[in-house]
Amino acid sequence: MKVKHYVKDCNLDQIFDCGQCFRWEREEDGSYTGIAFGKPVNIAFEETAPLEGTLTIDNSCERDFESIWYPYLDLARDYGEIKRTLAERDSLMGEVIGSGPGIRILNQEKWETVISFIISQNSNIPRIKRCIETLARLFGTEAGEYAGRTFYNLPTPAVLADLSVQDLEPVKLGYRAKYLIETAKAVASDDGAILEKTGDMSVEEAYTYLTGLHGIGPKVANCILLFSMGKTESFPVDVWIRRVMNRLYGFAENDIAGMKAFAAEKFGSYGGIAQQYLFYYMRTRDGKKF
DNA sequence: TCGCAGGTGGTCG
DNA sequence: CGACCACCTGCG
Repeated sequence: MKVKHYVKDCNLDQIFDCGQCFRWEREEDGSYTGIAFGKPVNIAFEETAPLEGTLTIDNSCERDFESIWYPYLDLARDYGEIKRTLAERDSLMGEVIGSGPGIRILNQEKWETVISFIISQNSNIPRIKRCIETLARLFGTEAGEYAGRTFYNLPTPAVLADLSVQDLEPVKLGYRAKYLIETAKAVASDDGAILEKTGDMSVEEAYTYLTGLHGIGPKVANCILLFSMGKTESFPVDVWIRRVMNRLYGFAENDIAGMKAFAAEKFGSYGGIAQQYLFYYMRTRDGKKF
């Protein structure tokens, strides 16, 4: 069954291929197939005007659309207004946004985001995707079939907590395996209760909890806050952001504190959204596409 | 071959 | 507290 919804400020490639998520694959027709919240679906976008058109979610229903896909795709947020505000506040942002005007910040599952960004450190997108799929296939539960493919959920904190580094060897996580296991133990110790509550905490409180977990430092914590906890002000500084902040604003590449202060001052509560535009701008410079 | 890829933890001054 | 540096794995 298909569900349709009209949206603005939308581009599927920019949303699913900008490094915020790792479980979606592009089909030949430009749609994306993947899984979130245990539901395998295909998401297509028929553009009827620039950045506007109809989203079609296949293998879903109205009920799931409202409870899962509407919030997941951040459809309540007016990105047009945000883009105008950012461009007003900074003279360079207009051009930066122009490289990825259809980006939307997904509201992903917390535990999946924790796993994904622990794995992401010092790695690259193809490998991150491979690790996550292998982890789900070997240690997760079956979520269902779609288009002849079987989809798997990621293992729960409890399941991962009982695994050894040796068990995880086939996933090829490298030194990140022990981070994952340690963090799973901590999260499973209260059955994920604190992790689930982080969305209601202040950013500072949630950040403190996250960075207290093994393998989660400032960058990964900020990604989790932005991509799964609705903290749009958090501004993850990775190597690409360091490069773009150096090139556009003249920051020294190691001046992370300066960059964060600049973002807080300039972009305020939209810092994380500005970060995605900046990231996409830098990664698509010079004709390169990831 | 060897450095580097969406960093972090550990150590040292 | 800031500046190193090792660390799994895979790819050019």
